[in-house]
Amino acid sequence: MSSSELPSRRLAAALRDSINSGALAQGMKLPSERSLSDEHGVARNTAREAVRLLTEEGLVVAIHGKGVFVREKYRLARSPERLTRAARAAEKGAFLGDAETNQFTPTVEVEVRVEEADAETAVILGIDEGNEVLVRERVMSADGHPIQLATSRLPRTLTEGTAIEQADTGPGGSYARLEEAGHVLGHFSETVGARMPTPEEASLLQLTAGTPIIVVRRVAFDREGVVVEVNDMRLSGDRYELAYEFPAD
Amino acid sequence: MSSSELPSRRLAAALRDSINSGALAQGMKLPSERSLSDEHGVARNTAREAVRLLTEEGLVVAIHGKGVFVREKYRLARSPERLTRAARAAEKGAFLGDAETNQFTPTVEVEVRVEEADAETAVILGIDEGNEVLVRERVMSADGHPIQLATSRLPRTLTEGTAIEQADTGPGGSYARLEEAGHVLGHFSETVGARMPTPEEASLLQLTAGTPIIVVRRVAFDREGVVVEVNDMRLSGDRYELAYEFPAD
DNA sequence: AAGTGGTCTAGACCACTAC
DNA sequence: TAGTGGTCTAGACCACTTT
Repeated sequence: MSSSELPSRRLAAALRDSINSGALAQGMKLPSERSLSDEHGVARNTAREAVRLLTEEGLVVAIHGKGVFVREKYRLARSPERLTRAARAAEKGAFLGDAETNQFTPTVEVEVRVEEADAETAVILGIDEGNEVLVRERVMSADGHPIQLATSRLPRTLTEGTAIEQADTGPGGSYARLEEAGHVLGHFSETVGARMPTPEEASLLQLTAGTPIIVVRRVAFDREGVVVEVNDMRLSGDRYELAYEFPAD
Repeated sequence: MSSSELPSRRLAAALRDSINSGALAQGMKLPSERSLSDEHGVARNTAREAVRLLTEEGLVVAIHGKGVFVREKYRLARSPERLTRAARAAEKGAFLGDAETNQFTPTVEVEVRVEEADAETAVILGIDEGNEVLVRERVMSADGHPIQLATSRLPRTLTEGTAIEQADTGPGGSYARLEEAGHVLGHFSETVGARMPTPEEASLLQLTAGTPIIVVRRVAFDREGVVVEVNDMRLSGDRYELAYEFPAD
């Protein structure tokens, strides 16, 4: 389309057009930076700048020592019914339900600890600052690729003596244990945003440059409207897609 | 925290720590690239590289001729009740409802045209490829800042002769017109993802580097389960947050 | 060993902002 | 005019991958 005036932009636009037109298909290797700089009569750093622009757009991925490749698109659908009681009765937690509907092999690393509630957490959970909170940090992977980080916080008063304080919460997951303890779930509220990952998140999720993360905060309420859990999730933007369904009135 | 071995990474880590610790608060100006390079004994390009890393993380924003500033966080909440019939009866469309709950002044630019359905659109709308589709492209702004792009597609058979084919669809918006024409809405389905913007999207939404977009595809069904509209929305990632609510069973 | 991307240098000039 | 970020050059060396 539009070829800007600057050499780096012109080169980037040319490469972008080749990709969008299909001349450079997914997975194909771009010319090396040195050959781009030769053929277009610019310094190598200028060719590099052009490639960097495409990298930031998420159009290409550079692999050290190998080359720059047109990015392949992934996507995992996510079921909107992932949190139903029926699914929990079938002994599946939310992530395991995802795995089943999308046919990947799930693995989860868990770290459990007890913290004192900071101001924000206290407000959300409706407890006092400094009260004990059970924190479950998880790294979830699909076929060995980490695709989701999740940090759940629950008032310690709800979890003491239950399997929620164990790494393995048992069939149906934390929500099933909460219901057994008398805290029947009523509804969930989710807020969804997007941002660039911190270096730590990028490394944990093995994200390449130009990949944002989807940030979801899910709040679980029991039937009395009391908050029982806050779950902060960070999802790999190129692998995940959320699905929601709601009535017209 | 961790200071990598490379000069650019070390500088970036130092600046990142200053920001996270609050020593460099939101809106504050970083030292100029030239003074960073002097003080840390690196070439200007190396200092620049450090700043670029922070820019890609969305931590800072560079303004030509002025300096580099710690990014300020925006956020617009979005009501989960934005699509209820009650809201439409109150003569508000979805975006106007957002405006009211979040107290900004909304403006919308609209472009309406008729297209022939491509393969993907045909499948979603349940019509034949090549059939006429009404396309409404909108740029929505809050207080003059563009924050959302939306492209709606409806089967032409549903819109011919209605105000949906006008730039101004009237009170309650397209959905109200559809219901008047006998297509009572049943439910909505939304899929949510995130990616980096194309240069065109970045320019339309006035996005700075390091800002992803939230991509939402909403499909509207009538009470018989027939698809009446597909709406592809692209939201500025640093200004928007979606809210969803759903029952536990 | 050859090829590729990653980082760094030292310097130049341009474009924008402020005074 | 001075200060700032934006782009470009020409070259060097490093780190990783492939043959």
